[in-house]
Amino acid sequence: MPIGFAPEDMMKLDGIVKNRRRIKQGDLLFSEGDPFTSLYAIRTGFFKTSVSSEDGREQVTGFQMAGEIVGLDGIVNDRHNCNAVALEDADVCIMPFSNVEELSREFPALQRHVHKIMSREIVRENTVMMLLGNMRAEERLAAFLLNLVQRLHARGFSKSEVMLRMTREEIGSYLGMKLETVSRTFSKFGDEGIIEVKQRYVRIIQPDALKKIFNPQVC
Amino acid sequence: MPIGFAPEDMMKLDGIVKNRRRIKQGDLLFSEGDPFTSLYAIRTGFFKTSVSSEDGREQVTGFQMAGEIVGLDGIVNDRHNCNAVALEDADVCIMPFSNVEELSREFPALQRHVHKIMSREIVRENTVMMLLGNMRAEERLAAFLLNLVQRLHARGFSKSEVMLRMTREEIGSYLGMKLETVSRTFSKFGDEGIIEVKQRYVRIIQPDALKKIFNPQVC
DNA sequence: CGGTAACTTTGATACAAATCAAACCTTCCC
DNA sequence: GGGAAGGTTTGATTTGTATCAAAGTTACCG
Repeated sequence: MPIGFAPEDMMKLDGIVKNRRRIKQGDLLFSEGDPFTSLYAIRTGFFKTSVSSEDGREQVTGFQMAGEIVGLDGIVNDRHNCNAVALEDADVCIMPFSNVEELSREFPALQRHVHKIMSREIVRENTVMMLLGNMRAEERLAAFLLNLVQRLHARGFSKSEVMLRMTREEIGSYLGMKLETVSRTFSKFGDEGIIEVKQRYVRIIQPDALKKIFNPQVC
Repeated sequence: MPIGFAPEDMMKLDGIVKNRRRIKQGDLLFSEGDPFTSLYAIRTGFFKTSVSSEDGREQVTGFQMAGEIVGLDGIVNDRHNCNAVALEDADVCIMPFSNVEELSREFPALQRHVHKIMSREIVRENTVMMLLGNMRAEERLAAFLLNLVQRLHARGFSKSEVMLRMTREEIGSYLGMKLETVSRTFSKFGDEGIIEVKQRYVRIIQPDALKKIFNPQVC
């Protein structure tokens, strides 16, 4: 995970991972109220995290892919505060948090890495708050698509084609809109020739048009 | 800040604070793009944090009071990612992050404390996402008021009376609604006898009614 | 392989909150 | 003390998205 360590240090850092776990599509990695013991580094697969209100409404709080960490929400209360569900068969490294803390004390670079991961999550959530609080449906979906392909591209996938792993309802929950509105907005982008949509398949034809929708000022 | 340390350890922990800084009402503690060097522990006063989109829209991401930490957003990119503005004259402890990291390696209890603070912020933002994504205006404002008085009460203030430090517009920005809607919702709660509102002064008359609005299922 | 369940799309209508507008209140300062 | 600025309240109207409804598509499973 972190880079820039000497080979002998890498050996020790291996101790951070206890073992691995396979999660089948649709299964929970952890859920709200579970005792917190470990962080999970996603090796392969795709997850959603969500919280639910007492009266049963679900809010998707994020979508995570290979190389990302889930479980940070559990640290504060020693219990997980959200649900993590695999949206496709997945493989995670289990990193007992006590190991993480112990090795962090020994390796400043690891310590810094852990802090950055947590800070990055805080900043990401700030961005989502901006989306939810200030943006309209089209802007939210444009931002969502751009973010998704950017992350996939960083992992070697196409920057113009995506096979979505989540339903319209899950996208809507994340973006604070109903599934019908998500579908309509996809269709609208399609009619305008900005993207091509066929169910879960999305191809971005005019990335600049999406950027312009997301950010009316610039472009 | 943290508790449960031996007196001799407390001496060393004092080293975490470099010095203090007074911020006048309306002034910035830091703003987006500033180099990140330190976390700030609020001793007295009241802050808002906000991010802004490229086209100038502001999203308030939180309100912070005595005992809370601001600046965590800066760790990931070594630059602050949000603005922190004092909503009343304030006094903060400057904690250079390098000191925090150094002492964290020495004191596992401090290390754990720092991790919990960051995790708590992640969990708080999850809750705000639920508010923004799933709740209606009345539910958002009820949740906001309950959260505010609960935090004030934990600091020894009344759990039924608040003198708001922020404008209707700032509340609205935080809750994803317009200032007129905030005002109308306050008035509605007032008409229903749930609260008494006189400009910035708010008295909660029926806390259970607020809880019921926030959470229709229970109560 | 056929049937059913899950998901998606599209249309018609309803509604909560935004917008536009104007009056009112409070504070501060010349 | 008068006036201006910033903030709040309230009213009338508009609008974006939700809701309700139904048909279409795909995937799954016996």
